[in-house]
Amino acid sequence: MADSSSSTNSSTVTQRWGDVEDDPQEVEVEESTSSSTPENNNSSSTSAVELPNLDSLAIDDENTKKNDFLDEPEDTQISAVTSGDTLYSTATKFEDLNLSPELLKGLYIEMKFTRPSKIQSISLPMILTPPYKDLVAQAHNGSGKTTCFVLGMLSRVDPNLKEVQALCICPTRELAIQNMDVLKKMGKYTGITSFPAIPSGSARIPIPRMAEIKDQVVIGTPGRIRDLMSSKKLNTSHLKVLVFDEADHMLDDDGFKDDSLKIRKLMEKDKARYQVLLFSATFSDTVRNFVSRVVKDGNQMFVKKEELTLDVVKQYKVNCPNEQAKIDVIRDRIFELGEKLGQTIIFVKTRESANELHKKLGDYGYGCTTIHGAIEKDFRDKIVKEFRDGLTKVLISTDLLARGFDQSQINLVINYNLPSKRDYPSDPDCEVYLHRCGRAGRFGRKGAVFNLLSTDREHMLLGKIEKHFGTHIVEVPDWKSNEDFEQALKAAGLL
DNA sequence: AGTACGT
Repeated sequence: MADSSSSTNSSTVTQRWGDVEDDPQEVEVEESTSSSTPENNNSSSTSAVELPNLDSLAIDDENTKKNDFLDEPEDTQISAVTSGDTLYSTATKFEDLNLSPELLKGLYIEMKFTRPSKIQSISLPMILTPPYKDLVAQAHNGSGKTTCFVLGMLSRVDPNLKEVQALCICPTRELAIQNMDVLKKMGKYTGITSFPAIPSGSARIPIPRMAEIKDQVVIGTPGRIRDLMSSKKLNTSHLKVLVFDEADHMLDDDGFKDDSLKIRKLMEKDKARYQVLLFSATFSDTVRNFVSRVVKDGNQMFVKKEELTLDVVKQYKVNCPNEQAKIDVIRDRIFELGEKLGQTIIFVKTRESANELHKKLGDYGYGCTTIHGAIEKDFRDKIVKEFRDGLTKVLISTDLLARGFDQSQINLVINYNLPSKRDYPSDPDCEVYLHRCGRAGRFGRKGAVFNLLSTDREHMLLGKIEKHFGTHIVEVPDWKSNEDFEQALKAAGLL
C-alpha cells in the first residue's frame, strides 16, 4: 500500500458511481461539509456553498523538458480539477510516489522509464493519495494512459492479501491482452499475480469447473467478467480499484454501458468500497454528462480538444471516383510506397467489407492480414502477434482495433470507410475517428491518415469531421498520381 | 454496424 503522508482528513466518503436511476436503494452519502482545511479555517465559513474546492493544478513545465520514453508535445494543456480538500502535488520523480522498491525496479528496468510523463505526474498523485478519490482522466492517444492505471493498480494492491484487489474492464479482448502484458512487465518484481478475464480460444475450461480467482489483479472484457462474477468465481469484496479503460466507450449507450452497469450492480452485493478510475482519450458530451452525474466527488483531468492527437498525425483526403479506385489506391500507391514505411492499418466499417477488401487485395506479395470479431479467437491472437512481430505490414480491421491498440510501428492509417453514428448515419462518429487516427503516430512519432472518399455522403461526413475538430484536411490532388502520394507522405515526415 | 459470451 502506498500512502503518501499528505494532509488528508479521514472523512470517509463512500464513493460509489453508477448510482443511477435504477438502483434507488443506494443512499448518497453526503460529503462531510465540515471540510476545514488548515488554510481556510480562519474564515468562519460564511458560505457553506456547494462550491467544491477547485484547485487547478498548473503544470510546471520545467520538470517535463526531457523524457526518454515519451516524446510528448511540450505545450500540452492539461487541466486538473480536484474535488474536496485533499491537496495533490505533481510527481516529478517516481520516488515521490511512495512506490515499493520492487515496483520502482520494474519501472526503471523493465519499462525503461526515467521519470513520470506529464499525465502521470498529475494523475498518479490523485490516484495514490488517500482518501483515494475517483478519477476521470482524459489523455492523448499514445501518451501513456495505460501505464498510469497499471501503475495505479499495482501500487494500490496489498501484495500480502491474496484476493482480487484491482479490476480493469476493457472493450476488446485485444486491449485486455495488451494491458495484461504491460501489467506483467511493470509488475515483474512485485510478485503480484494477475488473471485475464477474457473469452478463451480453443483451450477453454468451463467456468463452473474453474477455481475461484485469487489473483490480485484481473483484467478483462465485460461479458467474461460478468459471467465470472455471477458464477462466484470473481469475488470483489476486497476490491480497491476499478478501472475502465476506454471509459467513454464503456459507458456509452452505444457501447458497453449496460454491461458496465450490470457489473457494478453485481459488485454491490460484495459491499466493497473501491476507487473508480475512468481513462479515455475522448469523452463525448453525453458520456461526460453521465459521468458527472455518477462520479460526483471525483477528481478530473482533461486535455483540450484541439490538443488531442490530431496535430501529430497529418490527415489527407483522397477523392476516389468509385469503390474500385479505393482499392487501386491501396494496391498501387499505399502498398508501393508503404514498403518504405512502417506498418499500416486499414479501417473498414463491417466484417464483410473487411473480408471483401482482403479478397480483392489478394496476394499482391504483401503481408496483409485481416482481423474482426467474427474471426476465431485463436486466429485473432495469431494475427495480432504476427503484426506485432512485424511479419505483416498491413492489417485490415473493423473498429475492433480502433481504440487503444498500441503498436509503435504503425505510422499510416487508412480510412477505407469513415466512421458514422449508428442512429444518425449522416453524422460522423468523431470520437471513433480520433481513436482511429490515434493508432498512428504513437508517442509523438510521425504519422499520416488517408481518408478514401468516393461518395457524396463520405465527402459530407469528412466535411463534418473537419468542422468538428476545426482542422483543414488536405486533399491529395490526384488519386492516380504516385508523386502526389509521395509528396503527402513526405509532408507528413514519413519519407 | 461494431465491440462482447455462451449456448
